Amino acid sequence: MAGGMEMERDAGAAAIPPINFRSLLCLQEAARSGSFTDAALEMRISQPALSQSLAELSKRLGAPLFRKEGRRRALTEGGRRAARYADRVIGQTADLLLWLDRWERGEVGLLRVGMIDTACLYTVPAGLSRLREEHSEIELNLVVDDSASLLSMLDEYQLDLAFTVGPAGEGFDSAPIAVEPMHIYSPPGFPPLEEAGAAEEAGRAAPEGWALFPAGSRTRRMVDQGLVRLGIQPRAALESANPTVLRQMAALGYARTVLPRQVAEAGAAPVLEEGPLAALRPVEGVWRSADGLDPRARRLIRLVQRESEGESAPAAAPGLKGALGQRGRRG
Amino acid sequence: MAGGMEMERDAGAAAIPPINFRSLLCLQEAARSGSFTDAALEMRISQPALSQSLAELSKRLGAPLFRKEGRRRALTEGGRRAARYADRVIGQTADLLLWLDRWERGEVGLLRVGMIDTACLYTVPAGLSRLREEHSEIELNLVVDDSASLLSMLDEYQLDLAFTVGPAGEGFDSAPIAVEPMHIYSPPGFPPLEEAGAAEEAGRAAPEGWALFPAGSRTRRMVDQGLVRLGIQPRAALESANPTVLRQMAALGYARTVLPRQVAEAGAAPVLEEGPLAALRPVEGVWRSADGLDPRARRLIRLVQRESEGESAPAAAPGLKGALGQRGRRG
DNA sequence: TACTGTAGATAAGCAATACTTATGAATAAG
DNA sequence: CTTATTCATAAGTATTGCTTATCTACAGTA
Repeated sequence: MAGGMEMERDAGAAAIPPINFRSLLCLQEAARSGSFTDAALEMRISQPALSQSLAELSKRLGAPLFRKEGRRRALTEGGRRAARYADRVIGQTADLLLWLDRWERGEVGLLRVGMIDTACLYTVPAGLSRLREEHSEIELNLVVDDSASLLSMLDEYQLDLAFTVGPAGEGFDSAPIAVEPMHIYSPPGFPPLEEAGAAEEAGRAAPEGWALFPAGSRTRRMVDQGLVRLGIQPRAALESANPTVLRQMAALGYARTVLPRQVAEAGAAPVLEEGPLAALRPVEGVWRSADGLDPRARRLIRLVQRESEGESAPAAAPGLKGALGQRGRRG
Repeated sequence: MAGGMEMERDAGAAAIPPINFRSLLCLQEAARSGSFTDAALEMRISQPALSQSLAELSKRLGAPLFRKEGRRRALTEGGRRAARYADRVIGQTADLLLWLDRWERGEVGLLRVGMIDTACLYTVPAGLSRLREEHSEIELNLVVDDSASLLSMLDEYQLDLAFTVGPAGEGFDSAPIAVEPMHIYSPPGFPPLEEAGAAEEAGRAAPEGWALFPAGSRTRRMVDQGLVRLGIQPRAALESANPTVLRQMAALGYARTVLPRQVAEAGAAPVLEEGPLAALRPVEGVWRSADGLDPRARRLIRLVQRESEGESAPAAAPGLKGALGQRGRRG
């Protein structure tokens, strides 16, 4: 026993003795080559080292592994069995090491990704496709929800990466993905915006409502601030987290709305009239600062950034916390 | 590096790091209980020991196995994979240890047995049956040949045990199995033995030949000496290693023979006339001194001895080398 | 805010392990 | 009979693994 060793210790149990993998390699090599000397040479250790290692292994397994045969040693039946066992274990270990290496490189493993609607619809899918093409062994779990929910899932270790509206805040790191210009969109027949604003200022009931993201959401706050800057106090006639729903409502003439341009222009015909810019919504790839960026997540972020190059200009976006530094941290 | 270490050493390869099984047990237990402290308690080691063991394992595997989650540590995906691996390896190790233990006890494993004809026909089969009944997991390989061949096979590690005519000689240990009284057997109509001997002494051609074991065989030497003591110089009319053949020849009236009584009296009707005792043939269970008695072989010897109790009297047999001492050596 | 308890990490020290070189014993070969 | 080969043993040292004592970080609580 080591040290002062004042811990109590039971007599029975123990069961599995402390076996070192080196001794299994020794056994494997000795069984293969049929000679301790050759095996030691092969393993780049001295012959006594191998000899002792095998003696120790034999003692710990509680059975003779070799018998004398002339001046050589031959495997006993137990030794053959132990050697087969060693082969298996060493093979499994090699497999594990290989997998862990590829896991560390981000070539295999599970990646749980959360996305806001527009990210799922427009920003991320091209990158996701590329990831699946290039690394089919990465298992993907996708979740679509609003930024706040995604961030809390991230925080609770239910996600490895989230594409949300930035900035992410304390405890998270992020990389810029896209900046979505959000414009006011009006149904074709609607009165000009100036009049609408003027009507409200004059105390009259606003002639039309707005279809907006839900109160409390990051995007809604952003949009509200933008509209205020434009002198508009919007009345929410309809709220939805689904931008496609907002577009549809506007297209049907029920309300004005504020949408990312990608959403407004998607689909067959653009039936909405684009008004002034209300906000620049930054979309970021976000992860927990504490754990660093998962290698698979890093891969996905790179691919998403590459695929969305030119469509928007992340570098020109304001309000991004020094994410470039994060991007280069390990790559 | 240890010691003076003047051996050259290559940079590459290495591949599999020195992993200790204790660390795998630590991982398994930590994964199971979800707490380092509890796992250490369970394993009867101190918490720092377990903590360091896991840190070391992680370093050697080259991947983080745990991540901080609050003040606890949670498995990473790599950690889960490594834990599954640990489960497998530990399971296989437990299996091996169990098997080796049963192997040492002689409950499982391969037993290669050589026998002379009469042993196979009369002395051993009852014991073999018992062995198969009581220990069906012992795999049996049987060889029937003459004593000399069996002993050389034993010497060449092709057999673990041989039932041969004793004494076994240098390099072998043995246990007494049976003493076979070998009598002269004559076909019914044959002239009395005295006359036959007298005829030869008188220079006349012996009226009949003998069916005998092959020249050079242990049994033949024994028989020849016995016959000489009886004043008989036998002419070998037929030689065979198969005692059943010898009996058949005698029964057909071609020749006298010398057989173990068991052989002569086997079969439906005893057609041969039993003459005087020519030899007492000791049958022994033989093994290599160098390796000691295989536990499976020990079992078989015991069963064979028990099954043949009363049929003959091994203790009364002459010419046995102190085999009783051997029998009690490990049991 | 501070106090308290808990989970795990770190530090220092000792024992067991694993390796080294040197040498010995047994066996095979010339 | 001498020599070479193969493995075992001996003595010494570096590494590993464990101990106790202590520290840091976090969570619950007053």
